[in-house]
Amino acid sequence: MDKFGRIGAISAVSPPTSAEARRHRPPLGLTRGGPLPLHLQISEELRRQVSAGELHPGDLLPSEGGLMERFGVSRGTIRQALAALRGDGTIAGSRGRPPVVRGPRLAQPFSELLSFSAWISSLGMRPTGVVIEFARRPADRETAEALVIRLGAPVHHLVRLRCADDEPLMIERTAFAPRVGELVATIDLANQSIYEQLGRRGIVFDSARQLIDAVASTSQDAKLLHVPARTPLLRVRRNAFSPTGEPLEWSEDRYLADRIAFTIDNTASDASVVRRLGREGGR
Amino acid sequence: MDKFGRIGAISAVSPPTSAEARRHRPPLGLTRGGPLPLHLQISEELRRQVSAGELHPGDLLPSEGGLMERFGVSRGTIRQALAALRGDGTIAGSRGRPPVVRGPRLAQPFSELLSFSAWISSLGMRPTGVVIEFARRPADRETAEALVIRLGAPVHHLVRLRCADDEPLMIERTAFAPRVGELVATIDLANQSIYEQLGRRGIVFDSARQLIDAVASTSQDAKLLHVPARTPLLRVRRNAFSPTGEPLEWSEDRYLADRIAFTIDNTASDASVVRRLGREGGR
DNA sequence: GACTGCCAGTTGTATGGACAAGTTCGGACG
DNA sequence: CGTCCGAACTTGTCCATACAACTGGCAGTC
Repeated sequence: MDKFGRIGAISAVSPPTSAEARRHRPPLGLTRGGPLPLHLQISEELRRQVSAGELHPGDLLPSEGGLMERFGVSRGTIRQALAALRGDGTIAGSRGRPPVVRGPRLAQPFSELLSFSAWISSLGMRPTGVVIEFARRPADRETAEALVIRLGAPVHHLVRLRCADDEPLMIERTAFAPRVGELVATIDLANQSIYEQLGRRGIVFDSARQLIDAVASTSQDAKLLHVPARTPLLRVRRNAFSPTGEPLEWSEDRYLADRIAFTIDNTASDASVVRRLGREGGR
Repeated sequence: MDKFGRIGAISAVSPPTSAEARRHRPPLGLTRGGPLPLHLQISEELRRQVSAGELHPGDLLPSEGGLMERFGVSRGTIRQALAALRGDGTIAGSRGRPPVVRGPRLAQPFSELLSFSAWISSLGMRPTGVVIEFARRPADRETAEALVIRLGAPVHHLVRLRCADDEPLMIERTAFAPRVGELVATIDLANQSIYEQLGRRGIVFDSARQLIDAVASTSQDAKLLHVPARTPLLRVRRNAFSPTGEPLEWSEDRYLADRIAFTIDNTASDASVVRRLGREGGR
């Protein structure tokens, strides 16, 4: 496109540069021009080495120069790969010092953080759900605010007891935005993932804001979860949005705190990785 | 504002290249060569515009070319700034289309997520702390594992009741790594931030892993927090590390769940923003 | 009118060069 | 022996360029 004359450069000699050599000899299993960009291939390879224990926490990564040689790419590409690892906290480092390995980060994909079914399945257990109630009721203040509708407007409410391998894990009380509620009413709620079904019907969940605190179980909670009343439960109130920012659902989940926890990994460089965690121990 | 020669125009005149022009006339309030890198100044400016409502969610950002002209920097620098905004979910976009504004993200700085004092101060309240106990005790299994020391090794333990404006908010039970514990013993623990003090002595907290669940208050908890026994509390177990991955502390905090909550903002594109939240309501 | 194909604009990827700023380490010097 | 200084190395920042891949709109065609 726009071609300025070479500015500072003197040498029009252009010797057989390293770039030339690179084109002929793709080093170390990288595929050039393939579907995966080079910087992704490199960051994946390094991430793999960390997960596989070939690189231990505290180890020093080779310098950028070293990685350039090893992978046969330019410094910019190496830095792009390292930036990705820095972004999710796999490595850390500062100016003048090679990057240090921090350790593997087990991030939970967004879909698993949103969908109980996907999460439980990924743990190798069988997710089930019992519909306690599904009805249209006028929105209370909290619901109306969350879904940005007027107070008292009819809203589809769903209460489900969610289990893993038939053992109760949490209670889910969800209010759907009108457009979504219409669709939910047509879905078999028994045990399949609502989000999966909605996705096939064009409802895309893109982001969510979750509020975590603790409450004591009510008598209904206690009965459903098979615990004494006033047992401490982990409460997660979730507001989920479409890609355009339209509110799609407002949900209050109550987890058995002795079975479930959340982890947050964060670093000074600002990346946070959140996971929902199950415990094998049980109660 | 910045007047470069029309680029498509024929002008092979060359000499006053854009680079040359840039050096003489820094456009739009950017300070070159200052302490803040250009890409940071740009991302901060754009972030500000989003927060201030000058750019609304759904708006399209100017193209990279447009931003280059507007800020008078090269494309690489613009892309570095945009990558930062993409990283925390402020903007999104894909190939071939200008970035779209997603909305402001109120991230809590890492220091505020770690330090009770810094957090409470940022809320405009006065943080205080009452030392309940400070002693060296042999490490139990959980502590030894978290700090990577052998079971039974002597460890400095600290129990504090933390208050905001003299109202109890949480109980903090911390075990320090040996090297850190020695230093903590020399600090006045009454009300200043331990982290600030340790920072001045060369102990840098760089990352943390936090585990969130809920427990019922013990009788000691209840007495200190002025609540009935078996009140549900939000429990956060925190393992904090130095930049080199060395464990520095292991802490179990118990928050009054009706005063404190955590929020998690996350998006399908994987960025998570975690905040600790205070509520004005109170109990 | 609907479809196709092309083209300009835009972002993603990759390279290369230059300088600034920080770390590390060893040797000279007191 | 300890301290200071500087050279070598390493990362951070910034620039310019080139090409590939994708989007959106316009013109031409059926």
